[in-house]
Amino acid sequence: MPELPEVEVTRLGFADRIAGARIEAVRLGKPLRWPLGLDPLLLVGRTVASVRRRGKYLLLDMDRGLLLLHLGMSGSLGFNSLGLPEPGSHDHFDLVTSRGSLRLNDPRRFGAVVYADAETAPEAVKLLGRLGVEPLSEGFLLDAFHAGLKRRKAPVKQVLLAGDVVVGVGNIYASEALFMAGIRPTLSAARISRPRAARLFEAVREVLALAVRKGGSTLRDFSNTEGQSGHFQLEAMVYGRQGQPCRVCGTPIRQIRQGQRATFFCPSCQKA
DNA sequence: CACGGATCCTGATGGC
DNA sequence: TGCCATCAGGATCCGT
Repeated sequence: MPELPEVEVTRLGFADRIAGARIEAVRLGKPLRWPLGLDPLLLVGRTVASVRRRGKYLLLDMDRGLLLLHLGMSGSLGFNSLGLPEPGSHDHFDLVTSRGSLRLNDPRRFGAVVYADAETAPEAVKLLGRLGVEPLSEGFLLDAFHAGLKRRKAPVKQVLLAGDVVVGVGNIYASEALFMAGIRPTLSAARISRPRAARLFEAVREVLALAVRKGGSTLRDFSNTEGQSGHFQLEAMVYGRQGQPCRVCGTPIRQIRQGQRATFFCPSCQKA
């Protein structure tokens, strides 16, 4: 479900409100993706200092140690200043603090909650160590991006999704960015010319930044920590529009499958 | 090492 | 209405 923009919008929704809070209780539901001995008693009494994002992970820094949260395909976080209703069957993690309660709801349970003593601890490095550069940071540079594409022979769509060149681009925004750049998703990343790499570089930044501004996409079930929906889907150029006319040239949008994932593109606007 | 495929889990949807 | 197959915004692991 959540790609970088949804995770960032989620973070913005509760980061300031939870900062400085003391953890008072933790409730665990069904096991998530990595049931690495998360000990609730270990967390109680600690203070949440800040909430950062790395790729699609949220990092809750505490006065000692940090929690890594991932929303997987179907996860969402809610923050309630007053308290929490009885947990439903998909509420798998509650963090009750002095300033309010954070709740993770995740029907498919591909998400994760992992504790690490430090960002350099093995549990954190295992999850964060191979992540690529942040696309909305000043560290995202065209030279390195193009070099990263050059050394990958796989289709550019799958290289974007892999997250080791640049993080945060999920299935929706990969199709959208490639449309914006006029590049066929099946094209080998290594064969992308410098000018086209530059267009893709800008497209990735623009599509993600726009989605953050718009409050995230809601092609299915995204809602922010206030329970409000985003409205990126109103702006999708290709995603989910197979058979419908391209918004630029009118040619029917085509859907293909790459690595078990749906890809959408305009056969006329996007050249190999 | 890079790549393609299978896999974890549950819910929604569409065909018969 | 029931049943079954397919698909879903992610990421890891395994075999080649």
